[in-house]
Amino acid sequence: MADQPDRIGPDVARAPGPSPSLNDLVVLAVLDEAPAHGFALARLLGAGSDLGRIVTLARPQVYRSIDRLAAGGLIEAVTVEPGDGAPKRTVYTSTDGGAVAVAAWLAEPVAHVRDLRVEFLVKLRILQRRGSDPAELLAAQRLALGPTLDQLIAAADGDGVDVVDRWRANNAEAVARFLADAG
Amino acid sequence: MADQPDRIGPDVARAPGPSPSLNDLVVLAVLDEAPAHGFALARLLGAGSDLGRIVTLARPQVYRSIDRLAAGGLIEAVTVEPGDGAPKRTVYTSTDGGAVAVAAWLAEPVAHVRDLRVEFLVKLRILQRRGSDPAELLAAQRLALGPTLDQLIAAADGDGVDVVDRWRANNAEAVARFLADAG
DNA sequence: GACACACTAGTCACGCTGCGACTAGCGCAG
DNA sequence: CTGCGCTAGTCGCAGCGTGACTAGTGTGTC
Repeated sequence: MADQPDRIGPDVARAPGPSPSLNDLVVLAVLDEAPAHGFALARLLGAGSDLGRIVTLARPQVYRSIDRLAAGGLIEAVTVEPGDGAPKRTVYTSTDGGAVAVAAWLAEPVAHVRDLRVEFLVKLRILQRRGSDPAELLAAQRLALGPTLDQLIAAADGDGVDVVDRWRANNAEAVARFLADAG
Repeated sequence: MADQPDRIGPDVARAPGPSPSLNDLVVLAVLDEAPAHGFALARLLGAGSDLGRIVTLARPQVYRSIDRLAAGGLIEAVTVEPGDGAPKRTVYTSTDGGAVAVAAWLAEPVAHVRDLRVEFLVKLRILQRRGSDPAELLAAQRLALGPTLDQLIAAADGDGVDVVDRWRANNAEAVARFLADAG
């Protein structure tokens, strides 16, 4: 028993961590477009801007995401230029690992209907910002959730259907139409 | 100066607090149906049950909601029966103030489209659990969000509409249909 | 020239949420 | 009588959202 790795093993130390949250991924994806500093990101993800219409991150969240991403090696500080008319301004950029993570994330469809509203839309928007074709993601998403949507729609047939099922069916129809029409 | 209340004043102690969160209101509403203890509430609001299909609260959340509600005077402990085959089991019930708060909450439509999915549905479900007629709430909700929904739908006319606007319009149509058909 | 104001940049503190893990009492099967 | 599983409730951690705070750097006004 002594020669067996007692617990988990030694190579867990460089584990990728508990997979970044949506907030982190959005920040990472935007940083992957171009290097930027926290305040600029916060402006871009604030209530007013095009990404902010889908997910909004307040300033403290942005800086915390930056800290986590930097700790995970997905981004790194580039310059700490004292810049003209600006106090500190630490600029970050995505590392190779970060770029890979973003590409993988953008290619993957979301797993649940409830994730379409924010996560899927934000992927579409980011692809659009990069000038990438969303066709593949859309196809993958249709494939991933098509059966689920059909089921939800079918569950609302007949009389005396539960309010929740009725709601979900209506919603599923709207989503299915969106996925069919988009692209 | 000694006879003056130094700080905020004596009548702030029973202030209503910063208005309960959705979690708290759901717990309060269920407690207002019948006295219960935390574990039973957690079972009722867990992943499997009818309310759990709309909002799910894990056990720690339930107990924290209970603490807040009790601190705010909206519920109170009734019995600490050592019960048969059960360790402690503190039973809570809603106070008069709690009942008033629940009634007010259930009567009021939600303010944003994004609140329909969870908050509005949960109100409908709770009304249903009580055997109350949802007609008034539905009417109020149509009145509150009808114009917004019309706007969202109208924003998707024409060509080259933004993905987000397209999504919202689809969604708004589904919601409008739900509100029209329900009840 | 002095002073208030606004903008950029980043940080702190507080409370809520979600999740996994923990204690502890009791009944029951082997 | 040991271990398993259920009931009941608690703890701790990390993430999220908000509001408020410091601290530089202009800019307009008297």
